[in-house]
Amino acid sequence: MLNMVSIKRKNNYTSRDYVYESLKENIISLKLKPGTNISEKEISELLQVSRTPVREAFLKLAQEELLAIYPQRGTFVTLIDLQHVEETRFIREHLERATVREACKNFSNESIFKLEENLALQKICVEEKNYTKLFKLDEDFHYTIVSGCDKKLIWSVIQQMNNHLNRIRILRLADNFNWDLILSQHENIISAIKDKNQDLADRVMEEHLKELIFEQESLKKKYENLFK
Amino acid sequence: MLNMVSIKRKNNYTSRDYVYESLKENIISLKLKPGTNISEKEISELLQVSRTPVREAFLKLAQEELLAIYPQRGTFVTLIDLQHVEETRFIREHLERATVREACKNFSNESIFKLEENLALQKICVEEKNYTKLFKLDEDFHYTIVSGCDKKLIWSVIQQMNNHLNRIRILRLADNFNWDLILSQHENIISAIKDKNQDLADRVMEEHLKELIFEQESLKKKYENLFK
DNA sequence: TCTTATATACTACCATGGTAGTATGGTAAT
DNA sequence: ATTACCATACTACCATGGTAGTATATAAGA
Repeated sequence: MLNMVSIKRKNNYTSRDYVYESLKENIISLKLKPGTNISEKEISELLQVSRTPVREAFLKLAQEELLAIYPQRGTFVTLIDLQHVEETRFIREHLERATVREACKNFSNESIFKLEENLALQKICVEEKNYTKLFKLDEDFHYTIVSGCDKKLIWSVIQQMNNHLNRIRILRLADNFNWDLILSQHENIISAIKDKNQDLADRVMEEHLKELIFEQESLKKKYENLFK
Repeated sequence: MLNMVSIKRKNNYTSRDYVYESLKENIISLKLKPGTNISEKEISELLQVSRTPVREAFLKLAQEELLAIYPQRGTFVTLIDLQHVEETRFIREHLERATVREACKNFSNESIFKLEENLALQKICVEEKNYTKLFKLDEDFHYTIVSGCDKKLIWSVIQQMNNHLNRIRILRLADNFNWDLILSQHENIISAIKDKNQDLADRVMEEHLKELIFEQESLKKKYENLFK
């Protein structure tokens, strides 16, 4: 029996989107454990839709490497691949460093204001120890920089890959993060953008995204069966 | 009536793959012009498969932004979006610059040999003016660098986006490229890797991938109806 | 006990019919 | 001539039954 949590189906969702979002949510939150065997039929009965939209959602998730489909054999939640995770981080680092350089050249006051507003909220969340909201604000912070440079494609690339990286973030407890350090980095990024100091912005962003390098081996030892 | 060229169906292809490859080939080569309206039924009859695999191929191509699906209205080959093309180039530039730096740190002799072998073939192709093969070799050259650094994910990101960029390359005649310059850049990249000179490799790669900036406005004026 | 054969219960893949929603062309009213 | 309406012909979306291929458990044979 699958340990799945069902999400609310929004009105404007197609069946396909509903299945996709449900599965993604459960996979990333590790409620569906890496290695789990699922089938079209099983999910279609669970979510009360036909097999066609389930199949289509499977294909999309397979492209994001959250599922592996073996024809005539079965479909499995992929194991976490540390090589893959590090490559994701590498890509994120270099795309965001290049983007923040662009931001130093040309960034609207409106966007800068959004960043400062966001940072203020982050400080409140740290005091309140509201780590879930902090995660969300952190995402928004980075999104504001990328979208402020009109780099929509970069964000969609990052988003698609992040699904994979986020499974590891879940394994670490929220309080394992050094949020004070992260916030001061955010602060430095803002001031570098305001000063149009490309080299500094690049360096801070580099350091900042290096924080995503986890104590991989210890995690792997602790949760051995979840890893490739 | 659609101006589609049918490709050979390989034995191990599923129907879905067959439809996907056929459509991709025709879209990138511009035999299916941007803006063309196609339907599940039409393609399924043309390629002699049912509507299900056609639909699944549509979804994949929609994710790559080669098709746009409007429910209950129709499916269309996307117009070429110059903003999107430039962003693709931007991503490629920064990922490959970061990768070639890695190559300078740690690259096998075997991979270096592959690069030199490839370059030798490129020179032959220039003499023979075999531009189709040259395109292919150019792809291989870059792939050798990326895969030599074990960056499989980076290559799949580049490949997926390149589909879009390549539609523009088709619009330019092959002999518009300054192949002599491109080959000398390849040569410089190899020697920089051999010398483990990261900064030089980075700089040459930057210059090299800036070559993909096209005379966009003139192209847009010439083929106005293909662009967004 | 171990190997081999076979029945059975799965799987994802594909074909096809029905459904709701959208575009379009013709007709009637103004 | 213009507008409003409606029938018709599309569309992609979804449901469902059938197919070939795979894994597994049981039984027959060595």
